Amino acid sequence: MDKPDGQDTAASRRGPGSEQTRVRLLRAAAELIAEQGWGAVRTRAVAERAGLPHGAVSYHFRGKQELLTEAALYTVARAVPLEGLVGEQGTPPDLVELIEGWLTGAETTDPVVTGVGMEAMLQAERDPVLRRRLAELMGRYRAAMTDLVANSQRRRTTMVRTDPAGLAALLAAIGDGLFLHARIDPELDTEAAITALRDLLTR
Amino acid sequence: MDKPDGQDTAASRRGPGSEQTRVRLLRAAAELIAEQGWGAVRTRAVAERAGLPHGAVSYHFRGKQELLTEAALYTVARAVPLEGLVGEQGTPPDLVELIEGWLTGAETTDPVVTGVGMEAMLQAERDPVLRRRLAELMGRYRAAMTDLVANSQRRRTTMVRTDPAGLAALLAAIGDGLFLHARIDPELDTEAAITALRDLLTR
Amino acid sequence: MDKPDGQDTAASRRGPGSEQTRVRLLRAAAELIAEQGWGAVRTRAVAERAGLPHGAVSYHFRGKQELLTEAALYTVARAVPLEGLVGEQGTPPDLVELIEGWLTGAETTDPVVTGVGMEAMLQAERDPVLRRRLAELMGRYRAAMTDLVANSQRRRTTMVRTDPAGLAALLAAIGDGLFLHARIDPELDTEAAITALRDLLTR
Amino acid sequence: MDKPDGQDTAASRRGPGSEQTRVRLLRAAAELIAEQGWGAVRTRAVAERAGLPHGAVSYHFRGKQELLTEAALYTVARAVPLEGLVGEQGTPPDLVELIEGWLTGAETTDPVVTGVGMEAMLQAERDPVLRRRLAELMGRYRAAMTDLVANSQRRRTTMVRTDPAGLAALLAAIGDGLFLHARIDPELDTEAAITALRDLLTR
DNA sequence: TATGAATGAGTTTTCATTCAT
DNA sequence: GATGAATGAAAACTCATTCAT
Repeated sequence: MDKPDGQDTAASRRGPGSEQTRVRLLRAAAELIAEQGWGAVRTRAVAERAGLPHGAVSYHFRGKQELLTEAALYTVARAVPLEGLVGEQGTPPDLVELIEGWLTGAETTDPVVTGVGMEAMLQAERDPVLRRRLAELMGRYRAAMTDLVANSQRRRTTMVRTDPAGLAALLAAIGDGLFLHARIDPELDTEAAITALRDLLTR
Repeated sequence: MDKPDGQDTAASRRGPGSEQTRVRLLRAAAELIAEQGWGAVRTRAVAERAGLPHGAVSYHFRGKQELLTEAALYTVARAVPLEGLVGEQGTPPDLVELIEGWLTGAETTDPVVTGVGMEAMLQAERDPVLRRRLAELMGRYRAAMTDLVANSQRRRTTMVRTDPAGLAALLAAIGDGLFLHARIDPELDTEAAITALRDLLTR
Repeated sequence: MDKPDGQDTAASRRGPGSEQTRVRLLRAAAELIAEQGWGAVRTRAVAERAGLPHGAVSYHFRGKQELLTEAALYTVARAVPLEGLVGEQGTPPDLVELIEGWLTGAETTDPVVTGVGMEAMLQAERDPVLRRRLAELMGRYRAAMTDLVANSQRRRTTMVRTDPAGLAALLAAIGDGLFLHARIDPELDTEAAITALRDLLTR
Repeated sequence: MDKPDGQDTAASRRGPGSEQTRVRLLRAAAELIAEQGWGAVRTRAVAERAGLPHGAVSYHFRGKQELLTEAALYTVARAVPLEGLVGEQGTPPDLVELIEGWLTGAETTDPVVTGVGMEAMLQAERDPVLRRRLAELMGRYRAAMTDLVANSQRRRTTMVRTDPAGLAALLAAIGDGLFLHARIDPELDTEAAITALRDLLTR
């Protein structure tokens, strides 16, 4: 909603008919998923949050389920740093720094993104479409992470000698696990956990 | 929950008033939370699953929220291995083995337990009572884990030198993160991730 | 609603929980089917007509379709004079008189009964359950009529010599056809048509 | 409806504005009335069935009611054999043969025609315009039939001596009654009923 | 004490109609 | 002229809670 969209005005001038309206609904839905929980989202509230009439929801989506699924995937897909991880191959990024950056970055710690992500992962159990698309996203993410780990192992002798895929899976899991726990227990010292992770990885 | 279970037979004869009935509702509710998601549980379905009349729900609980919260805490509390971790201090348990046992144990991988646990953690954001009690449980669990880590560091030189509390938080998070990811992506090789964790911890 | 139900008070004292409530809904629904047409009946209007809260409808019936189907069958079944046709075998009823009585009787010309009957027959095309039950009712009715025709042919030589089943089908169809046409065209002289039928049958 | 169809090609090129388009909507609507029932027809479905944009409906008709009424009258009017009945006065058609032909003819047994006819007759109760126009159609039809009966009586001595108007009303009713019953009960032997009718009429 | 019928607020969904383009 | 996106009123249905028995 407040993403850098300078040329929004042009699109919004075209009226709510365009893709714009759809995206506004997706964003509103994502916010509410994060705030209220998947099962507590009301289509009426989504429309209100988006500043649109109620009928817009059923006009743009086949139903509540499609709205929520699309909203979740839209949100998660934009936040998964697929390219960032393997991006600048020239100077091989330091694995530890990259992970730290990821665990503390603005995008990944955005409560909407993490909230929607968690909710979607739970919901995926009951929604085959969501599950497949989330699994695909997650698989691509783990693959990128695996490449990164393998790279680090090849170039830097300091890296732990272990199966890259296994370590990638572990690292990916750590992120979500930490977010999950930090949500509940404010006493949890995320920094200390990250420090411990660095210690494990570097020595 | 902590009533003496000795005269269960006498109490259960008395019908829905007995503690037995309450527990049956809690278990049925937990199953449904795991299966359908927190927000999709219907009180009528809980009563049916428990084989009890619908009225029993409102007779035993003030409302749906109380039923779900109690059910979640009842389930999670029984599964958190508070004692097991620090249990037999005589022969110091190997940290790695213990964690592996925890990650693969029947109790912790029970889909009802993990499902309810995840759902409860998300729900805790909106339910102060649930949050407080979950945070307390989690805190005690991390404390036990911290003790264990400290112990291991003191006795065994092979252990990584890092802040015990941070490492404990990390290890606790890994469990939930892995469960979360494994639920969605069947291709995720949990074994490989655990192996990687062992490699990190032992070397 | 105004059928002879003297002992209604006893049943109504038992509160709306009993069968009474269900029947009130069925009767209200039948009235509305006849008045507004099958597809225009609103569950809310049924509840209002029955003097019951809206929730009563979904409490007693699985949905609108079940309510309407049950209402139609309840109404039609009570009006089909199955026994009356072959009833008093002692004095063989005169076929012509019987049919005339049927075509002009209070029960068969009740606008609710005829209206619901027509609507149900059209709706039956799209509702297999309704169709089967209506067909069964109609079959039994034609069978009774066939018996009657056969009887008349055996005892009274004045009767037309033709296949009893075919004549029965024809006579049954005449009733509904006449009602259908009379509904629309007030100029249609039903009496004259009945007279013509009598002439056909007796000579 | 009665525009000269000669320059159809020119008109149809002009798109939805042409008479052609209107007729396509009427036919699509009639099909849907027969298939789904009067009250279940959706304007969007009519447009789809006609292969036209949704806006075409409101462009050509004031609203749904007008569309349905026009469609019903368009369909019924084309099928009522007004001229056929009295057509070739030279060789007086045999009443029995004519009725048999009508009861089994392709036009009159077309499911769309019969379906729309029945639906319209029921709907006429609530739609004065429809009622008036249907009644008029029906009256003209009965008049033609009355003429035919009178003719037959005058020329052929075999004809039953009864009021021509009454018999005409009866015969008209028989058709719709038989169609109505045959729709529901596949066991109904329409042929036998027609045979019985012939027996009644000829002897 | 224990039950389940009853209630009605709240939710999703449908869809005819409007109207800007 | 023609279109189809937009709207919102109205519908069916769900379901937690209440309460008489």
